[in-house]
Amino acid sequence: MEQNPTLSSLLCFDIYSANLAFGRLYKPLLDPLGLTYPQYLALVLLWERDGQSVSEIGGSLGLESSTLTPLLKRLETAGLLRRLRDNEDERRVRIFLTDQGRDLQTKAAGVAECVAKATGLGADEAVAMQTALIRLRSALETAQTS
Amino acid sequence: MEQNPTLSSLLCFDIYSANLAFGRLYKPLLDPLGLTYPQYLALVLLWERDGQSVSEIGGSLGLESSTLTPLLKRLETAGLLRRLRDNEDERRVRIFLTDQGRDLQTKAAGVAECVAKATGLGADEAVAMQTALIRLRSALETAQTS
DNA sequence: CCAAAATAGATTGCGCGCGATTTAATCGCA
DNA sequence: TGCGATTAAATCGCGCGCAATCTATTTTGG
Repeated sequence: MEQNPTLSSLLCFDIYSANLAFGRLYKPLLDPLGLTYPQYLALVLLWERDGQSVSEIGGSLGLESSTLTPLLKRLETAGLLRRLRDNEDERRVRIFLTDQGRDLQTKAAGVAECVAKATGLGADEAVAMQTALIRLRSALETAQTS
Repeated sequence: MEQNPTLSSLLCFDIYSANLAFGRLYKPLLDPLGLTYPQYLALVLLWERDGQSVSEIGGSLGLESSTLTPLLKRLETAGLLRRLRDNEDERRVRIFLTDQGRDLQTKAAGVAECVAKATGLGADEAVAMQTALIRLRSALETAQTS
């Protein structure tokens, strides 16, 4: 029925590969800021809305606490944020940016723009691709559950 | 000039996220075969052409020897392949599938098909997306070098 | 022919990313 | 009210993925 797949026939490999390429592109841009690529993504989220709980951040990034807790602890050690137990619910830990963490947004201002330029895509093309990717992700997650 | 980016405005995040979703989808399919997702990708390549050197595999997958050597050693320990020094050039190590490694292709036959189905994309849509992703990867790698 | 440069892999240390498990707090329901 | 179930984080072990470094082999120029 189905022929044995080749690597280049696999959509997943193109995603895998593009993801590694983004990581490699970000590295020299984020190194001067002392950030890794996943740390940057977490900060982008916190710059949008401060004081989120670990699981809220995990929900947005699609990461488990087993990944996030150490990542956030490293950002805390770096002085960019503080991790405080929620008084309303002592199970939760809320993440608050420090002044230094907020200031970093200014220093990181050029990064996203630089990456956007490197994609070689126009704004409309990028949006079209994002729409397709979001649908793809959604389909994969649905299939995974069932 | 540029507004501070949001997470959902970042194309890289959609790629990052789709990549994680693929990994999660593959896991229950590959666990019974005793394979991880990157190991599966390496095997797909070897099923296409046996006897490749570590750097040839690395070139195709976009991985360094520091990633591949341990991965291939694990597959060797699992009895799926052998790593043999090339007599023509003793610096090179060539990878040869064992009978067990070749047999695994049959057992893994359904995996790619199942994943392809889970994407919810028609063959033509998948190809269009792959084309766009290959162009994207290429643009990112060009930007990275310069 | 031989020493310096280049190349192929391997090793090390670090940061993800996850499943499995643990601990602590809250919820639900009798 | 109280006790079992649920939820939130944290911890642990493992496998990537990489930069930096090391070793061994081959290539190149003098």
